[in-house]
Amino acid sequence: MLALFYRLLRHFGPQRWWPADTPFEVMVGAILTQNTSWMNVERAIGLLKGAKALSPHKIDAMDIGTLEGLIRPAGFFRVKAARLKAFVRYMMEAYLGNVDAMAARPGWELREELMAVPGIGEETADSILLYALDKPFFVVDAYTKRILERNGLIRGGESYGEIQRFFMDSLPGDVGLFKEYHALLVALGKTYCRARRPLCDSCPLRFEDG
DNA sequence: TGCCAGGCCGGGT
DNA sequence: ACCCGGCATGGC
Repeated sequence: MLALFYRLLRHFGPQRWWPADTPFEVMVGAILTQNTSWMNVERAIGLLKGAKALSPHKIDAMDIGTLEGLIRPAGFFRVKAARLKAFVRYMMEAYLGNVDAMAARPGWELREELMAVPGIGEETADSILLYALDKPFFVVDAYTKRILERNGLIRGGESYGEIQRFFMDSLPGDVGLFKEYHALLVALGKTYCRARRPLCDSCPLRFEDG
């Protein structure tokens, strides 16, 4: 799988994910981007910034209706407002809203905690662990599954954990590598591997050739 | 105009 | 243990 990584890197160049100014912004983005295009998430985050509301304490104290209004462009705004509320509540209770205190804990324990927060599943948890807290967990998203499936590397029925192990067992456990690899898979997916659309013939990165 | 986007949950088999 | 409908906005 390392060979594929270097091919992707040569083709698309370094992605330098996650696009955010702070770890907390990564966490908020991870929740807002659930089944949602990143462009819409950017708008919502822009509105949160404009309202000077991008902190655990502010979101915790904010009226939920106000929060819904700010994140509206990200879609599913009622569920996501509730999810953000539940997440910052957890952050306040467990870490007084302090990201550094959070990052000091072992990754696997954090993953358990995150998964226990309503609205945070495996991908969102791993995105937070990897991109906000620099913990070595490989992120598996819809693009990753689709790309592997269309290239015959998996059958299609595999669970999240199986696909994650597929990567983590065959790669050095390096945070920088995991970040860049997932970002590159998304870059490939956005360009050549959209849902319910045949694999683009012009895709320069079919795995079986080269 | 319909389809799609960096999921997750709850209820039903 | 899966499978499905619901959740909502904005670009192409």
